[in-house]
Amino acid sequence: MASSQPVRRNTRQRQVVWGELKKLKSHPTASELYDIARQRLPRISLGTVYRNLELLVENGAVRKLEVGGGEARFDADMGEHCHVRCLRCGRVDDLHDLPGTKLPERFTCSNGYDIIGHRLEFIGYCPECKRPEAEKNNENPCSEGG
Amino acid sequence: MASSQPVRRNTRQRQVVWGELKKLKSHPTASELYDIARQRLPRISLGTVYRNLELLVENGAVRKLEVGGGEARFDADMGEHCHVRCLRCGRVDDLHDLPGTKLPERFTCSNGYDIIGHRLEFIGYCPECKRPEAEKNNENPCSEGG
DNA sequence: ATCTATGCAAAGCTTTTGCAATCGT
DNA sequence: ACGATTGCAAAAGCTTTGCATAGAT
Repeated sequence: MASSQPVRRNTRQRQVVWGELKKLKSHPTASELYDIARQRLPRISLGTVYRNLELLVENGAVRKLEVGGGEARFDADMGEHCHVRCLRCGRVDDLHDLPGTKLPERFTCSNGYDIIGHRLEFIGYCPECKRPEAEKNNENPCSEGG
Repeated sequence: MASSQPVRRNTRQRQVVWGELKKLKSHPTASELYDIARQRLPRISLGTVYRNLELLVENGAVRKLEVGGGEARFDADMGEHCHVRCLRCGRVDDLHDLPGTKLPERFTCSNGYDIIGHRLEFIGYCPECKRPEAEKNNENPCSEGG
């Protein structure tokens, strides 16, 4: 039962990346977080942001959200909650008030998988991207939104 | 109400990409599908596979699964169902027999989002990747699996 | 003093795009 | 014949990695 993990050092960069992420409710991408961190540590590199995020995820301090679209997003809120993603602008918000839903956590399903968790992501339009009813018919539905 | 979409041609490449995808239950990535299509059309290019998949998604014939990890996966089964992803090998399977769950489809939530759909992905270990109980404690949990 | 972590730049990987040639209609 | 579609190759975008140096313990 040897702990093969190296001793982690509490660097300024790590403090800032985690500290800034915890302040935000906006689930930033790595490069957004890089821009924010740079305001405090002008010489920090994007690679360092990625490396620290990866480490924080491994340590269970941060959650990586691989939502649709391009970049991964990061969330320092480890409480159980799911997310809403805007189809138009890509913004991601928390969803804590899901109308009475209880998904099973651990079970074995008929195809033999041993389930240990799930990921639930709602898809829609954020307040800023809502449009008048009339427009809605002209929109192609999201590939996974239906 | 002008239909600005160009007329679609029924090319051999498109037939093969869609045809092979429909035969598979395995949710292949674009490059897996490319390898398969190449057995029938040796000169097809990866770009063509991507372009046809994109078109099929737009037309509602194929669903794009942006699951965790790197590559997107594609599914020609448009019926309502969700997916199970193996934490170890990345394989994705269907999950039709979800124990009594009913998620709300369309609603407006308190943060103002207009929800039109959702994405539910279960995470666990596939039959081939299951290990003895004793091993399970040494595994780092998935970033989004808990 | 040791060895993890950093900054920088290059490389990796998936996906997209420009262009001349091809082929479905 | 027209123009959507293709193959090819280059480019784009996000993320990872190699390496010498800096810095936490």
